[in-house]
Formats: sequence, C-alpha cells, structure tokens
Amino acid sequence: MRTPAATTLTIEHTLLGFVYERPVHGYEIYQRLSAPSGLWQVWRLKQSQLYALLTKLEEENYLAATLQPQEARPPRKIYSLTETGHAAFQAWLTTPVTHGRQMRIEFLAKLYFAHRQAPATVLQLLERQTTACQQWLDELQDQSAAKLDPDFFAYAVQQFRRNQVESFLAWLTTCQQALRTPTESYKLLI
Amino acid sequence: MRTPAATTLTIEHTLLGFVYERPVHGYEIYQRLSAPSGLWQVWRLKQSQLYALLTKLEEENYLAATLQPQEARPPRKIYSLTETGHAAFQAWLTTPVTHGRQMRIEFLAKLYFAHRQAPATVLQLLERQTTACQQWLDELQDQSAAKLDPDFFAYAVQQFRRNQVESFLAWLTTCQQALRTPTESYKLLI
DNA sequence: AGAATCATGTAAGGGGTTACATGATTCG
DNA sequence: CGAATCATGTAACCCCTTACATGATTCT
Repeated sequence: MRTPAATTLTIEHTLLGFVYERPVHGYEIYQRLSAPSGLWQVWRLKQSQLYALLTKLEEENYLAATLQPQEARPPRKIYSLTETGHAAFQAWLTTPVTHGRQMRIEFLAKLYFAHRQAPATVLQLLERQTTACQQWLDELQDQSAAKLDPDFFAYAVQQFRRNQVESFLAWLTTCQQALRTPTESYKLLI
Repeated sequence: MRTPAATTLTIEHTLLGFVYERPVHGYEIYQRLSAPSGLWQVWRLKQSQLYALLTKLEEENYLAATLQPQEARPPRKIYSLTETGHAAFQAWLTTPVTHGRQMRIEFLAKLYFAHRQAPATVLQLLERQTTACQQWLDELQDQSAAKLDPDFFAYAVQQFRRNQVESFLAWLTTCQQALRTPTESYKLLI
C-alpha cells in the first residue's frame, strides 16, 4: 500500500518561493539559499538534494522547466511556477505549522518568504500561528487533565511541552513588535 | 570514505538503559517502552526498529546475548550489558546534549533513566545541561555581535534561538524544583 | 597552464517506516 | 474454533547525505 502522493504541504514547497518572484534556474536558487541573511540560516540543503527536489517538484507538476542554452556551458533549466505550483505555494505560505518540531525550520522558512511578499502577509502568518499555538496549549491542558499521573517523568514531559509552546507564543509576539517598530528593535539585540 | 564507527553517543544508547537494571529480552523492552508513563511519551519506535537497533548494539559489542529456549515459543534472546556497554551508558547518561534539537527526545530520555538511577544522578544531569545551555546563549551572543545584520529575518532567527535556549533553562529550573518538592508540584499542573 | 567557478547531475550507503512472515499459545 | 498475544524477524521502499562525474570558463 503506497501513500497516494497526497497533497500534503511539506518542507520542499519552500523552494517554490524562489520561483515565485521570477523564473530561475537551479544554481541561482542555490546561490540565493547560501547568500548572507539567506534561508540557509534555517534550512541547509546540499546542491544534490536541491536538484533532486526541483526534479521532483517538476514531476509533481508544481514547476515547469524550459532549457536555456548557453554558449559554452551546460544549458540552464529555467523553472517557472505552474498554476498548481502557484496555488500550492500560497497555501503553504499562509498555513501555520501543526507541530512544535516544525517551528525551527519550516515556520521560519515561511516567515522568510512572507516577509518578502508583503507586511500584511507576515502579520497574517504570525497571527495564524499564534492561534495554532494557543490551541496546542489547550490540547496539552486536556491531556494533563485526562492523565493525572503523579510521576516525575510524566510531569517533566508535560512541563517541557507547555514551556515550549509558551516560548513560541512569546517569540511570535516579539516578531510582531519588531515589524511595528522596525530597524530599532534589531539593534537592541546587540 | 566511510565514517569509522566512531564512539559517538547517539540516541540508541538509550536502549542500554533497559538492560542496565537487569538482563532483558527484546519484547520486554518493547513492553516497557510502551508502558504508561513510559519512554514512548518522548521516543516512539517500532518493534522492527527496536530489534534492528538491538542487533546493531550487539554487533558493536555494547550488548551480549544468550538464547533462552522456551517450550513452545521462539527462544528469547536475553541481552546483558558488556563492560563497554555499561561504560557507554553511564557516559551517555551523564553527558548533556549539545544541540537544542536534542532536548525534545534525547535529553528527556536521559532524564527518564537518570530518574530511575538515583536522585543525585538526575540533579547532576540537570546541572550539567544548565551549564551547557548557558554556553549556547554565550555563543549566540557572539554570533549576533559578529553579524550586525539589521535584517528582519536574521533578527527573527536570532531571537528564536535565544528564546528557545532561555526556555530550556527555565524548564531545567522547574525540574530541579520539582525534585526538591516532590508530589506537590505535579498536582499544581492540573 | 593551472585553479577555481559555473551548472548540471549520478551512485552508493545509511537510517527509518510500512508491511509482511512465522509459529505457537491462550482466551472466550 | 477463531482472535488476540507472544516473540522474533525480513523485504521493500523512501529520504537524506557524501562522494564522485562532467565539461566548459574565467581568473591569475
């Protein structure tokens, strides 16, 4: 039984963001990934995996490619978004992540592209993620109410999770404030 | 070029903890993993992976196995710790994790076994991890001082990491307090 | 002429997951 | 008698990483 290529939003939809602004070839994406202040700070991937993912996204009809011959080098494969790809990226960009472990890489990647699109997009994303995190807190509350397990380990695990979610919420607020009071906030960090 | 089977402490050393207390067979480990208040709360692994890891740990000379025949069932493979295994487990148990992403599973696993060994072991582990986390904070400080990047994304990433580490520190303190004032703290959660 | 860069990949290997296989036992 | 449990695994597959391959170009 195979998973039927479900339309799940996964981390590789991130790459569509590079093609969203204008058509690009693989190596250019690699350079933009690796640029200072670039996405590599959060998501590091090797060239080979990048090419593999682009090929996969093309096969899955999110990307369309045209070959651009060069005089003395291998031809560039210029990728552009299909309609499917465009829709998938917008969906990915505006959907909050559903698990804490996705914050570290995937949510930060969303933030990266949302910030390049428009201030409204970032703020909306931050709000939606805040709502999602508050829901996680509620679920944790329910679990601990259901368990009533006076065991140190169970207690520590509960506290760890609650603590994590609360720290996400605090950080989301920090981000919102930074967007309201630009430039200044960043310098306070140092 | 292959990685020369370095003596890195990895997540699978967790399993040695089940054998540490007394010799056990694979299925018993599986049951203990799955027990309420058990380690499955932080580390879920399938039966097949469990057996694979046990085989690997045996090959790497951390575990020794003896077959215990049963009348009408397949013989049990009783694992016990070798000297290497004993030392490796103690080293694993008393060493803090080195990256934030290891807190969620690996550090909680250490906590699980440290708590079964002795109160002193847990407290020592908590202290060492606290020191390690404070060092992470210092390194983040250095990085942000070196960068001076007044970019929203870079700022958000920095803040996210700092925030994460600070939340770990707060949680470590919570655990220490819970150990000092047992039973009571757990009920406050509810 | 030699080194680094451009731009694309393939191959091999490790690790995990899902599903399947085996063969007897106890429980209802 | 049929279902669930005990106790062990194997096989196939996917994903990622490391390393290697190619062939031309610009820089020194």
